[in-house]
Amino acid sequence: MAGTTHEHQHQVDFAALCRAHGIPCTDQRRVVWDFFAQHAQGHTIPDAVTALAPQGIGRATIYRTVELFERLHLLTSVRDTGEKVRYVAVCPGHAHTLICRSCHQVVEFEDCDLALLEKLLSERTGFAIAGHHLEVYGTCPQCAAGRA
Amino acid sequence: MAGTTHEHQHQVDFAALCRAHGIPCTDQRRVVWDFFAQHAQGHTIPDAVTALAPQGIGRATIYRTVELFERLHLLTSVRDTGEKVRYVAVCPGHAHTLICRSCHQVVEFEDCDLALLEKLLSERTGFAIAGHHLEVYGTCPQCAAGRA
DNA sequence: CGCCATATTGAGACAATGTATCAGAAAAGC
DNA sequence: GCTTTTCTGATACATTGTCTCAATATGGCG
Ligand SMILES: [Mn+2]
Ligand SMILES: [Mn+2]
Ligand SMILES: [Zn+2]
Ligand SMILES: [Zn+2]
Repeated sequence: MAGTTHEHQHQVDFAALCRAHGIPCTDQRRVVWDFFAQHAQGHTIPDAVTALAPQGIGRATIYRTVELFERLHLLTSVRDTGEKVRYVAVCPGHAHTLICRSCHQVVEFEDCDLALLEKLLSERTGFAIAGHHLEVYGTCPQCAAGRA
Repeated sequence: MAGTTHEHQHQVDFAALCRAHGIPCTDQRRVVWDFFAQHAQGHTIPDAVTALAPQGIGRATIYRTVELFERLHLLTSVRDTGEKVRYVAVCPGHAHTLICRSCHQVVEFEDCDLALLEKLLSERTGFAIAGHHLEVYGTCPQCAAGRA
């Protein structure tokens, strides 16, 4: 991006991320990363096009970048019945969300009992487990009671 | 379908399936069902269009029917990294994945112990839980030992 | 710094996929 | 059979996804 010389906090972090994965650090990739990483429940690619194309990020670039991030496991795709494919940032450690399929409210929750499962998996496969991503879907009480 | 009066074995089974789910049993639905149920790894919708449209099944019907089957949990959608969404006949349990961050190999595993967690969540939040998505990340033994 | 080799980008044309509408056909239930 | 309700396919349209290539930015190196 021509003429950008300012150093922001985010750029520093993202540059390190790129270095760690051996890919060139471009402003477009940072913008795409910020867009998807910002919201825990993720976005669809068309969402990103709608939001970022007006900022001058090309459509092809968005598709290419998401594909790249997915290949590097920086983003992961999630799809539930009746939904479109969303891409959410893979963060090391735990991430748990409870999502209402009707009103789309997101409830975060802390405790999960996957430590045992991870231990079992580790023993069986020899993997060193680093983290996991869990989304639980359902219908919230308001939506179940009221309309919709 | 005009002029079809023959009774085939499959029609009988599928008719029962439809009756059990309270939907009208049409020849188009049977064809779509056979197409997806036939192969364990499933198909994409465009696959089905390519295969079934020449047989006179309309494109809209295929989309509508897959959507219906998914809603009735006769088909379920699957999507792995870099793949398109495929629809497979609902048979057994969940498809949880264990992914190596280094070599990207994917190990599927069957058992997860989320029923208890879901029950707890349901009690605490009032949500009616419908499903979940779980990915576990780590490093496989080969990658931990050898290079990469 | 500036230069160069290389990789990335955006525009635009194009292809594929997905959606809405509606008149005609078929299924279900007498 | 006959009626009511639902489903279906054609068509037109909208959205999403892919490809190519000249212009540009990046990273590495004097
Ligand atoms: Mn956890
Ligand atoms: Mn499960
Ligand atoms: Zn809700
Ligand atoms: Zn590995």
